[in-house]
Amino acid sequence: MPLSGSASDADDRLKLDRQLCFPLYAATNLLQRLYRPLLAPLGLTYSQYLVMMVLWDRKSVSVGELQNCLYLDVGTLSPLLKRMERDGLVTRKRDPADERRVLVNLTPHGDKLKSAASQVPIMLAANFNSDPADMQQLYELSTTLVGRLSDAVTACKD
Amino acid sequence: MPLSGSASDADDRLKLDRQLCFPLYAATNLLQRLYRPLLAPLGLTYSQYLVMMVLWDRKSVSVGELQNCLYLDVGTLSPLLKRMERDGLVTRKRDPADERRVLVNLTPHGDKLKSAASQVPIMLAANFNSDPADMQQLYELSTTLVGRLSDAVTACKD
DNA sequence: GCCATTTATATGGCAAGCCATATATTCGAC
DNA sequence: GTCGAATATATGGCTTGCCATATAAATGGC
Repeated sequence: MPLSGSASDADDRLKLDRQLCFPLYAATNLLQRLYRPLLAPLGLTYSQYLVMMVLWDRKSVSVGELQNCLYLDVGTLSPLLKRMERDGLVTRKRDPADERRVLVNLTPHGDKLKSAASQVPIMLAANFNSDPADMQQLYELSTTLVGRLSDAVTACKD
Repeated sequence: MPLSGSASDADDRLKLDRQLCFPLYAATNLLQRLYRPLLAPLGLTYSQYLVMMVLWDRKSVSVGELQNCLYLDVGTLSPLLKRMERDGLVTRKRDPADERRVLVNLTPHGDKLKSAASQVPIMLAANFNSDPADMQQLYELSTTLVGRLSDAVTACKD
């Protein structure tokens, strides 16, 4: 007999259908697959869409602020923003007040996309039926989880 | 994805903090960041870990069955399995009964990893404190969502 | 003011992840 | 049996996403 935990405990823990992380992972992949055809006509990927949402709201942000908003690595954001600049969605320029910082702003084209983008959430929701109360619950639980995970990740760094 | 369709105008729908998809996306990224240092000693990435969980349970699966289990594209799985074969985790061979199919099996080394891997979920959970009841709820809600999203994705294909 | 430290962003290398397309095998209509 | 359709996997091209490392600018101690 094992000293701590039975073999079936270990077995159980490694079952796909006993892992919380897996449905989150699968849902995220599937959601991006559903977003893709809705965002492609706007010339946006899902993560670019997230950046745009921050910019439509706040007009101007630094790369570091985007990191905090989106929980992404700089190594992800830097090339992402470069492509967005290449595609005429945003501009990037050094902050005169602090030359280390890079400020990201919308181009007129990027700004204009906002009205078309406002239909995207509606079109996405039309793709599948979901109980609004469940979705609200899911939103709250996952938002709380993100807070804890974010703390855990930053705690690891130190 | 909008949380409520009725009272929100276009601006509201495009707020990051009104979108269900975003916390799921952020949680998935953060989780993979926490998994990485736990899985790296085993020579596994998160998606490889998922494949291994299927194999530890079922011994032998085809690429297509993995697609169904993990909700991943073949274009993702094919190179993934190739790397896993290169790294001595699995073997791949054509099914004699149907030469179109490729059967994936564990190597002895891959099989041996199971006992070390059984500690990973425990170590991960130790990284952040979460209410078990909330996690259970989150698991159920996200699993339901995955079902609906999966249906929606396959519906799009036809 | 000067130098070490911190802070903000960039780059390179690698693994995913998707789509569109290509190839090989099997199945079906006939 | 034969040929076209369906099925299973592979490949190429692109974007993410991360880490480790590099560079440049600001900060603090002296």
